Amino acid sequence: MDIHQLKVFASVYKNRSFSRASEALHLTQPTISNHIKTLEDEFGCKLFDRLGRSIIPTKEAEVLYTHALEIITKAETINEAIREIKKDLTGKIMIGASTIPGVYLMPRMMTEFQKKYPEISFQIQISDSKGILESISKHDLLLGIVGAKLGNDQINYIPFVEDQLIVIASPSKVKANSLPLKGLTDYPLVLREEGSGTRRETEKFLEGKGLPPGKFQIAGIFGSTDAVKQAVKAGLGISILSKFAVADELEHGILQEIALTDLQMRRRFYIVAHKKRTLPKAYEIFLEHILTESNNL
Amino acid sequence: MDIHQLKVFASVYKNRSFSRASEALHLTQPTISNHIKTLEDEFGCKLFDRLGRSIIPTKEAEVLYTHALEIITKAETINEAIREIKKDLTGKIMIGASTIPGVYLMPRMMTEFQKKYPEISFQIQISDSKGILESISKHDLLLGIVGAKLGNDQINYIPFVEDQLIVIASPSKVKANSLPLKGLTDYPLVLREEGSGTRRETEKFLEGKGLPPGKFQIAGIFGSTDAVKQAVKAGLGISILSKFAVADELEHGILQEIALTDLQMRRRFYIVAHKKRTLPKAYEIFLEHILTESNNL
DNA sequence: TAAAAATACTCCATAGGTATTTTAT
DNA sequence: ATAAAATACCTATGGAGTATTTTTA
Repeated sequence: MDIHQLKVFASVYKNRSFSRASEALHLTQPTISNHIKTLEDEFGCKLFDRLGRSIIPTKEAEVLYTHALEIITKAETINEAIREIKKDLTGKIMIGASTIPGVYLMPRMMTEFQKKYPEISFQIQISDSKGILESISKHDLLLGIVGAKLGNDQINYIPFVEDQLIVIASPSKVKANSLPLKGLTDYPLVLREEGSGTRRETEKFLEGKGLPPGKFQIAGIFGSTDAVKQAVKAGLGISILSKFAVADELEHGILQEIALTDLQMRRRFYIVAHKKRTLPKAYEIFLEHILTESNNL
Repeated sequence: MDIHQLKVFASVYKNRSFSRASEALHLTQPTISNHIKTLEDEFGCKLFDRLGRSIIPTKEAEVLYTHALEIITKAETINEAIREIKKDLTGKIMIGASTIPGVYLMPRMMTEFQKKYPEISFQIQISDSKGILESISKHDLLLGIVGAKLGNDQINYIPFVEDQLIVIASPSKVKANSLPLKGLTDYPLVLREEGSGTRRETEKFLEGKGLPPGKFQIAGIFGSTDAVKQAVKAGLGISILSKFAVADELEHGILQEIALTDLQMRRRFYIVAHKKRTLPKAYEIFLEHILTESNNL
């Protein structure tokens, strides 16, 4: 018994005729005869009494008919349901992100998106790049944003926005708004703790110029970007932070950028996903959304 | 999409593995791969992300799974339902019967049967043989009992009980309990009206012996068998009736049989059904029942 | 005689298989 | 190195067709 045979049966039942069913289904009459015979053999009972010129369904056929209709409609429901889910724009999007994109980029990009697709909710998991990539490898996560390419040929790295680490200071404490790298050593430095991505990136750039943080006077070490910002505002010293983290403060003149004349500390964020995983539609359009948003940045 | 493919899909989904599904279904792994591919092509979406050694169902697969389960169980329900109806012993049995079997035979045979199958009810349509055969030809009726073979090669005539037309009289009026046919003319005769099956049968027998009813003194004509019986009991005259119609009266000595020494008026009843119609189970066992009952008569 | 289903056959798609390759663990 | 899925290829069943026969209205 398969669905097609049930459709043939149902048509014969409704039409009270093999040949009319064959026309309705665009099949030939012998084909119909065959299918009915197959069903009769399978169920071990006659379904129609053939009276030469007309047919009459048996009691078994009456029972089968009601059930057959249910299966047929249910089968059609499946196609509908698949079509629905393929364009489904509801549910929760889980994204793993390292601090800067998670705290300073995502919220901005989400607001616009949520206006367009209010039925999609978000959960941003802040974690370091390594952890995010592991989660994706283990399929605990479908999408992530990281600040470092850590290999793994199963991961798709999609170039995202470019970040810049910039030197910031309190406007009241530092008058210069552009200096060579060496000039920074005149000021006490406020830093994130070791293990922070920003700290590691910063050190990498400074060491590349032969100026590890040890050469600076360390005024304080804080466990969060916000704490560092507060310390700089209070005049404890200068610091080096992502421009995304201080965009608001720069705009309002609460903090001031000291442009380096001899160093650009740029890095790129990547959207990461497992190469072999299929993204639900909601993820796909969000991915599209943030990629176009990032171009308008 | 057919049911078998959905079963394959469901097994893969549950087992989270093509090869384990192949074992569970006693198929080979490439066969499973093929079916999944077919479904994926049909729905236009991936159902499982292949990660080399393991697989993960997509969102589409999750949706499909719940629907697939419903179809699979419904398909099994069909087989169950057909099995049920094939041995279904409920509902109403409609039988067309001519007067004698309908009034004097059926009630007796039904009581025993109803004890065994209390969920089967009856409706007996009393009608003449011609009408019953027409109803069966038109498929308004599945089963009948008639007292005459009226041809029609689409009708199955199953020999049923043999009836005997016997001469009856009031014991107080007639002393002889056996007479030659001629001896009957000494007594006034009570008859059914023309058109009655019993009347027609009786005339046929008497005319065969060169003794049409006209040779008798007609004491009365009544429109029912019971009226004739009452008339005979009252001593109005003798009559000729089916032995089934007077069985009780003979047993209790209310009426008396006058055996004819030179004529046996026998006829056979037939159970009739359309050759091409399938009888529901309830009809079948009732048919069986009355055929064995008739042997114990 | 005509309309409907059954029968006999042919053809081709596909479900199933075996053998092998690819891929990730 | 191994387990799992994909791929390539073969076979046979059965779905669909055409042509014809049977049957009853």
